[in-house]
Amino acid sequence: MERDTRQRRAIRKVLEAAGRPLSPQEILAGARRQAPTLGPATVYRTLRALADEGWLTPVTLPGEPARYEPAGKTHHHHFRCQRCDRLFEVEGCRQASVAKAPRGFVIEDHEVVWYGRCARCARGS
Amino acid sequence: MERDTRQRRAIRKVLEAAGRPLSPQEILAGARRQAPTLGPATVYRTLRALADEGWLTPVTLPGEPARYEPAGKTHHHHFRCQRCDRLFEVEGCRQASVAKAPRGFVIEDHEVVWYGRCARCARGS
DNA sequence: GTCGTTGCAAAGCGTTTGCAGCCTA
DNA sequence: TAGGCTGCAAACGCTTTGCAACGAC
Repeated sequence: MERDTRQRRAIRKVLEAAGRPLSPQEILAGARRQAPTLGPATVYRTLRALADEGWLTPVTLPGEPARYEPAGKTHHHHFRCQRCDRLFEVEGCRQASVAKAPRGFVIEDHEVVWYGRCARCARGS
Repeated sequence: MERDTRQRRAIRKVLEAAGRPLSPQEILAGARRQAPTLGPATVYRTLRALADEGWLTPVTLPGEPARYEPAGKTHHHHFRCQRCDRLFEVEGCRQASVAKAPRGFVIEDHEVVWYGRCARCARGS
């Protein structure tokens, strides 16, 4: 990430404005408004570079392609509404200390995803 | 899943014998010992059929292709070794009751994945 | 002017589908 | 024998890579 190009400015701007994790395709569509010739290859390369330098955090859900959100948030996990498919952040984390791995296993990290109905959809049905 | 063919017997047998979730490729490799002409397409079709009828549970980890294990096990989660990439089962679950979703959200399910070193790889380094 | 960056196109990779032939029931 | 099942190959969607042209510094 040595040079500051129009494409990279556009990609960063889209991510900053979103307020939720975006897929590469959403990023491509959004950034093309400011860099019309932008192609998928540049998006993927830029996302990898931004993630490598820590500016960006990949958010991967089981069975779904990765999304990305600006880094710097506190430790949190995600809640996915099964009805509207939106992704929410869940503050804090209470399972780090209660891990129970088999004997001899060393735990270095963990990932938690909650599934259910968000407040809006839970009211609906 | 109306007919009982050599290919399907082989696939079921491999899954039952594994004791851990297997990827389609692991299943293909294992089942070929009993059905040498077996191809990927049949594996995928059979896995989908077995999952649809409830005999099989798909295990999807963030950012990775799905694995499969026989259904009917008690509630458990998974541990993924970052060195040998194998997936293990972790007995029990201590987070179901400590979920802390935003107000109004209804939790219906959850997924937890632990990352680290398995006993064998932890010894290695 | 250098050389990091871009964009097209092509290649990967895992998975799905079309279709003719096979084999279980 | 009927029709579900198989296996090859081709198609698929997403992501990565090769390479020549471009443009930030």
